[in-house]
Amino acid sequence: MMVESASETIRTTPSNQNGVSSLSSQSDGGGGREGGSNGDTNGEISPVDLLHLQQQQALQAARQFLLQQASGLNSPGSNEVKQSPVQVPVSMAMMSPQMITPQQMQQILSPPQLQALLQQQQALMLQQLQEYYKKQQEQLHLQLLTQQQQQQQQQQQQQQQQAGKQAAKEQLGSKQLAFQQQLIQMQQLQQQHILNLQRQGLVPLQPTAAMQTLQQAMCPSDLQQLWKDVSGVPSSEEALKQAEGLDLSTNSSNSTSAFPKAASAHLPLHSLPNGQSHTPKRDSHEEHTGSHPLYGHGECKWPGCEALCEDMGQFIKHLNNEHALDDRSTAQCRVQMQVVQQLEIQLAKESERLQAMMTHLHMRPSEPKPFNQPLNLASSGSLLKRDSEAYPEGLPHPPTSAATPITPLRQGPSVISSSSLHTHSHSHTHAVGPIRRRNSDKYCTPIASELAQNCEFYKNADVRPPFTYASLIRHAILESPDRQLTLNEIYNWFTRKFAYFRRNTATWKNAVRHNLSLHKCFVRVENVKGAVWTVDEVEYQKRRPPKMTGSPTLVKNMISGLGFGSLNASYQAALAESSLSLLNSPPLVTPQSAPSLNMLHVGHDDVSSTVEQVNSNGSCSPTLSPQQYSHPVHVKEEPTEVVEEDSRPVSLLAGVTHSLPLPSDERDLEEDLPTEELE
DNA sequence: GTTGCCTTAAACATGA
DNA sequence: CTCATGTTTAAGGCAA
Repeated sequence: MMVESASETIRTTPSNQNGVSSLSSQSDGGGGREGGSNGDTNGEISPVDLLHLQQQQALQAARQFLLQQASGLNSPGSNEVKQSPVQVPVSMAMMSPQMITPQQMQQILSPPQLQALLQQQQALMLQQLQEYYKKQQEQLHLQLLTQQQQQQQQQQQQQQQQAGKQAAKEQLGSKQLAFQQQLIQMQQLQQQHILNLQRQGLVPLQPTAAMQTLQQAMCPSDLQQLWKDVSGVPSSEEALKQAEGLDLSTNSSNSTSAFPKAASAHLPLHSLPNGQSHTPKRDSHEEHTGSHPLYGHGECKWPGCEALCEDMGQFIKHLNNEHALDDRSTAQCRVQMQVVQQLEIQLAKESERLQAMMTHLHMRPSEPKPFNQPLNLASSGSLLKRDSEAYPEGLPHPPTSAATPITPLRQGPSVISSSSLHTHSHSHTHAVGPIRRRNSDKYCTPIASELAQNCEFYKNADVRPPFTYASLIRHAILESPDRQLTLNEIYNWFTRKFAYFRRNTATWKNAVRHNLSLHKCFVRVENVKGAVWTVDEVEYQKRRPPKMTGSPTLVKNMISGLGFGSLNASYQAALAESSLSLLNSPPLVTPQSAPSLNMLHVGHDDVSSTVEQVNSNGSCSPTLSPQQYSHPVHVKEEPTEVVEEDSRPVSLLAGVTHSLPLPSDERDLEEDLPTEELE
């Protein structure tokens, strides 16, 4: 990683990430960049599209297979494939709203937004899946009830046609088997894609990912389509198969026996009440269209039927006539059961996988997860907790928070939503650990909290941090024990903290160097061993007259709000930086440094008010005097510590997770401040 | 339309 | 010579 050739510059420029920004426009001239630059970046070609494509392929293959099976046994033409292009599952559409690639969305949306969006989507998908589950169960149940009434009639036919029973049974069994195989195949494909998405941080590692998988693998429309194929039993054979009807009651057919019947027991989905008015389109329609779960939109909802029925009576008649307890219905019912069971199995599998993943990622699977809280960024809370757990050495969190003079603010619920992030302050208390988290509720600085909450997000997701290079560099330097870093250490900090900076190294490293040289706030200090970079805080504060008029609340709202999508990365970073500067500036505005406040904040009076707010909140740590911050140049005489990070293994995930407890990071509490802000 | 900022790209210099 | 480190210039995008 450390060695980048100059040629990499040509192809490593990020393209999609900035969406409308200049980043994309310039880089594409180089030709086919990406893809090859880094192994895990090829997902930029819209993994959703890939997923969609393969999903189509899998479904097509399933249909082909079923058709082949059917054509060999039955007279063709009874049920053809009705739509060659497979309908895009709902989840698919939800994953790429407005046809924006996930990468673009990541750029446009701030991490809180992304999380909220994903949670929304997942909640929606979960809802739909639950609906689907419910409907399937209802269908089965109803069909069983309906058919029980006709059992006696069927029994007569059974006796008459026992001869042809066995053959038809086998045929159906083979078809069902093929169906199952295709289903499993599809689901496996989906799992792979989901995992790919997860690797790129496009899909949060949450249980709903399993739901997503299921939903994508077996969205109702696709199932409906598959059902048509499966149910393509020619009428000529129906008479024969009617004899088999009662086999359903025993539920002991060869195909179904392979699935655990108890699977449905552990799923609360089935026990859902019948009406969920908030469910999307189809179901809500059914609610008022008719009370029958198999009737909706004026048509029969029997799998693969879609027969038009004007009213309920007609539907009932149709149900009794067309979907009586015959062999076909039985087979369909059985397949439906298998589908449900397969889904349950799949769900269990995915849940297990998720547990393992979360465990691996140091998440806490056992704790109550906020996954079902769509617009609440509670996941970030879990991230915080996870973060705190990421320090086995036991960083002195409580001391850190204690170091901050905290004037108690409103002790509202610790709901850190994107809209509630606008409370400004220092975040040094908020980052990690339950204690800090408590404090963070009070002093939730927008950017700092965003970074803190999304520490893992930035570490693992290939999302560009909404901060300027200058602010990031400054943060890295201030975060360091001696507030000085070598260039290489700055590089390492970037790669450690942000997954985004683990690729396109030539580009952003050049930018880092450029910023270091360009901005006067970065002072190069010759050291015994070499040169280190420090921050001239006064220069930094002078440097950037904030363009954003208005309170940081507005800034934050812009950042986290939907309107932020119109901002490009650069401006996004600029805005964020303006906010970030507030986070780091509080040391300057400690009571003792009040006189220097005006001076230091000349040029951005608009934010100074906010700074004062922050100050009034008593957020800042007084341990660091402005002089210290302004003249942090204690040129390190011991070069050993400087190089320490270089020699560190580049295990990114583990490295970043445990980066703090490094010996060199053992520093005073006030020095912990920047770390917490950015983490 | 101008200005300022940010980003990216690139050329160039220097020293190990 | 190569590479890392700095410096500088230029261009494009964006918002005020």
